[in-house]
Amino acid sequence: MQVEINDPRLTRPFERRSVAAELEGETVAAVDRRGKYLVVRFESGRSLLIHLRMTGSLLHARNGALADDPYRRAVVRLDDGSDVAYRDVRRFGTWLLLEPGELDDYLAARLGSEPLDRGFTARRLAERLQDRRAPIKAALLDQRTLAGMGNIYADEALWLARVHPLRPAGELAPDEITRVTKGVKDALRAGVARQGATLRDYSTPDGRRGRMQLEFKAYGRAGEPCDRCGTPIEKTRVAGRGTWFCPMCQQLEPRRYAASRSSRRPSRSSRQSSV
DNA sequence: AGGTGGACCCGAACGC
DNA sequence: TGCGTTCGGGTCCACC
Repeated sequence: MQVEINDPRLTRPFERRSVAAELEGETVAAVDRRGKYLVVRFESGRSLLIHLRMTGSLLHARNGALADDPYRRAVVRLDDGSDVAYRDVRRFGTWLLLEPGELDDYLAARLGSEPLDRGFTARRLAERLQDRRAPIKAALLDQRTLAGMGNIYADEALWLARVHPLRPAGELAPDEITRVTKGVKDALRAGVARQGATLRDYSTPDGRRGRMQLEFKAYGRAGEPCDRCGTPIEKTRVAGRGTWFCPMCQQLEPRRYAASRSSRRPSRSSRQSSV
């Protein structure tokens, strides 16, 4: 293969020309995914880690069939005569070339388990959330908790689970963790089944819009009635991100009167947290 | 040391 | 109409 990289941001801090030269002559052995990373494995043992961020996309076309595109940042010319174009309007996406043996450590340092794998269980999630004081939504967005949750599906998962996004992650009761586990899986499966959500830029590789945005229960629905109870969805901010939830179904203090268990930490009322 | 918020980028949507 | 401002998405990094 032969590679042309036009955006210096794409390979930063490495020089685009030297990365392109390094890729020259490589042969693709497999294409894979881990979390939000695409993994292109080469026969040499090296791998190219591609992160599309929000507006990145790959387009495969026969040689010379690519239409002009001001947002094309790179082109890979494959030996079979086809081209792969990398497009990214906002230039947030990244290409990182890793040497043989570097991939596993790089990913392991950043990513938790795959939520749709059998290994992702309530028990596994409970381990990851133990002792964490961050809001559950922040913990879900942390890719080390589990791989692949973004802002939209975190809101959807928590709505499905009926858990308030600001609940301290380490204080979730076992049944809540079970529901969050299921909510994560169901939200992601729904998104995959509908080929993602097209809010603005995203399209499938064949140029079609995703349909998940038509199914949102919480995300972006401030003021609209909750599909479960009719209470208007509210918007707030958690971990710096827009966050939508049902104030009735997702309560901050779910067992205010129940008590009995969960007595470990004394309530510190002195700390004022404005919501 | 874990958690938080700003920086990065740029088109769309908004306010005046 | 035309301008300026705000927003958002994921990750890294500085700071508390």
